[in-house]
Amino acid sequence: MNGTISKQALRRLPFYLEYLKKKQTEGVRNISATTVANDLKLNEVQVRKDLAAVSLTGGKPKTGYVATELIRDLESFLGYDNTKEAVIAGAGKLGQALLAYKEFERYGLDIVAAFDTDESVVDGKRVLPAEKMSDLCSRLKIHIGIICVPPECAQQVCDEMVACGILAIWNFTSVHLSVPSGVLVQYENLAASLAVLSQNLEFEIRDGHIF
Amino acid sequence: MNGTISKQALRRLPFYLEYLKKKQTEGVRNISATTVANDLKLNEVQVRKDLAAVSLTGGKPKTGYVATELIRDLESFLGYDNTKEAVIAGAGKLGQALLAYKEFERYGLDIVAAFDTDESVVDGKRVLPAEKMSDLCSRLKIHIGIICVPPECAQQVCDEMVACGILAIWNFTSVHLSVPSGVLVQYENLAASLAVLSQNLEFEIRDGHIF
DNA sequence: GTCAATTCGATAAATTTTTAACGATTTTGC
DNA sequence: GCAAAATCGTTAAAAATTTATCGAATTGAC
Repeated sequence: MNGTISKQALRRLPFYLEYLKKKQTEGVRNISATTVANDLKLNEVQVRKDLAAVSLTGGKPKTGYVATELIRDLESFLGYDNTKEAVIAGAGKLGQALLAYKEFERYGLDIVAAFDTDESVVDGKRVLPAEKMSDLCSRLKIHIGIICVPPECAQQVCDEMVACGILAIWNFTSVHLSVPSGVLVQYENLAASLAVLSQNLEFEIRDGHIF
Repeated sequence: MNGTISKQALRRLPFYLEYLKKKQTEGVRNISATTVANDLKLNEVQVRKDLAAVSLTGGKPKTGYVATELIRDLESFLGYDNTKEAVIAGAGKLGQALLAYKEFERYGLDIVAAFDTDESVVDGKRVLPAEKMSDLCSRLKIHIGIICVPPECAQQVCDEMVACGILAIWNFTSVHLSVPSGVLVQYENLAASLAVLSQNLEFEIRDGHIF
């Protein structure tokens, strides 16, 4: 257990966790970094380092890690055992999908409310009028805001969030957001992912693995 | 114009594009890498290199790039002008959101159909029964598959896609997919993004920029 | 018990990505 | 025209990330 971890490594942790849980349901008790690496098609040393960074007990030569312990350590490191509250701005299709996304619960994220111009109900959760966002965030001391509004309003909504105490913003729009220092913006950019995907695809097709 | 570009840089391109288009609507004709970097809070050299890698004409000292040309080059490089067809497996909330996501059109992605156990209609697009996926993908020579099914079925759906000629898979589930070499999997992992977000948030709170 | 096989953890090398430094080029103002 | 300011593109350095190497520790077979 190291405490610090690279950003890239951090992104891999949820993968390990998912994998380990699956293995556990299959009855696996011990698991080595080697096995994880082979199954997930990752470099062995990379996996070993990643796991070493989060595991409290470490692994044992020849046997590897105890699955239950490693899962616990991963969940703890990722903060899945310590629920954080968030709000969503924008209850269009994407906002609704996130609002209804059951997995967030497992990841320690509780979406307490969504806001939009039109009130409605999604999956049993109420969508409140946008004007109420500031008040609710301040009162409940919400620190995470998720932005799913149309690009034109993104910056304005962002400013509102910052004003009422939000410290981290998960931005699902494609626009850049200006925030004061001390506020985090994490971009979830479908266009960027798609770009990587199609570029690689083209590469594969052209450079001849296929055809 | 270089042709090759790093994966990280590729992910930044859609950002530049979005930004440039916004600037253009504001009447900007020429724009420098310096300005882009300042506005997007990126390193100047990085932006300059990224743009140099895609721009055919290059920029001119003192004036920078011609906005229209740079936009065109970015779109061309990203393949937005050359539409690729894709199918979606799984028309739950997320699948529906993607199916209805208008922006994909601008990114050169055309989702021609979605498949699920229950037939339905989403946003004017038909959701077809899952059994028809293989046939349709083969006939239309679809190369991109988007997976939004529950994690338990992900691998099975993936295998089906591979079997009918899909070469690139955009995986919105949290499970690892095994594919033969020559098939690409791009993971879109909300859990991973969330992990990065909350880790950074915790960091900020603890290490005292805030409180 | 000893030996071979496996895995860990650490240190070192290689690669990739980001950032800095600098000369060359073009515009603007005089 | 000429000097100053701004920007480009290139080359070099720094930082981050990935991959390789190696000795030590543990298990299981003989």
